[in-house]
Amino acid sequence: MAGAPFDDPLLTTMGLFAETHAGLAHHQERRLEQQCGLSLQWFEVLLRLARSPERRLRMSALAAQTTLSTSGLTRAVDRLEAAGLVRRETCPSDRRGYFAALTDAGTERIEAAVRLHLDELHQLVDGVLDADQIATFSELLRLLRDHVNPAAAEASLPEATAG
Amino acid sequence: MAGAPFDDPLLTTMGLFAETHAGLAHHQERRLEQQCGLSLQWFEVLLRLARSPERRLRMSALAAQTTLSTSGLTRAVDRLEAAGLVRRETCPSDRRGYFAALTDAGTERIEAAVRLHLDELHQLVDGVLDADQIATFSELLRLLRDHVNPAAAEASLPEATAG
DNA sequence: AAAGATTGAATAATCAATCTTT
DNA sequence: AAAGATTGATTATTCAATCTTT
Repeated sequence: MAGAPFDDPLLTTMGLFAETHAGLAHHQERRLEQQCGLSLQWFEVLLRLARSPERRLRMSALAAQTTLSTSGLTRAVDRLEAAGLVRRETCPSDRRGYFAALTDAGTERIEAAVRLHLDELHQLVDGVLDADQIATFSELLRLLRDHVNPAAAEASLPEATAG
Repeated sequence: MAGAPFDDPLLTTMGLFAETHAGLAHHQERRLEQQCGLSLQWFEVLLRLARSPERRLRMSALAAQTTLSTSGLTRAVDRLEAAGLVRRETCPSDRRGYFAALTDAGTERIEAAVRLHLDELHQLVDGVLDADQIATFSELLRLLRDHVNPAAAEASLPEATAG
């Protein structure tokens, strides 16, 4: 084992990052599925739409803001449309493009889900990190995010949460 | 939009967390694939084995330390075995169980991959966070990880990186 | 009967190719 | 010809059921 830097602190940090993400995602997924009938995938897509102007977004923009490829998003929106939570709308200014738009049912569903999700999240985090630590964590994440995921960084600029 | 707490800071923080993870994973995946012919999945499995006593681990333990289910791990190890990087070994004390053990080829492969991976990681992170920030980030991650992924926390206890 | 691991069936993700519009 | 979006083919993941060992 001599020679391989398996104990580099940065490697450990990234391992922690992956484990934390996995644990958090699992936790959230279970709760969302049980209490709201939403997968984490659907939750993320619906939340993006809910936070967008007119509650709609171009397919490509939505794909860029999620972990899905454009084809993956096409399929996801197919399913969301079949479930009545999202509707495709044509784009008048560019007939190549489509908007994915939240329906009223989709709006209700995501708002209820966000409330439950936030309750869970606060129960989970508030006992572990205090407000200062959360703020610090958020700052560090933003620095990293801006570097490794500039597409997401740009997408969040016009939003109220960018400050 | 009045009523739904879409701008709760904790929600924003978790969004940042997901975006950072996605960006980092994408980045690492591309590089590992191109330079080492390893998927992130394989990299994680091989790294776990490399850091384990005798470079082997029970199937169920390995599954618990990755994002895979036990059946998912079975399939992954099938592929790793076909590629000659991992070998299954019977467990003398419990014939129900199997070890997944790193082969010599697997050991060489993961050591080379870790070196390249770390170079990339340092290039990526060192310009963004300083040593203190990385340490802080690591501490906060560990607090969260211990809470949301206790299985991973326990698994890391006997290792040198736990301090 | 419970635990470790594997297998079959169903679902979903991606890449490359395709179609329409610009 | 390039961009937005979709579709087909391939691959991989999970849940539930199964098999072996304890």
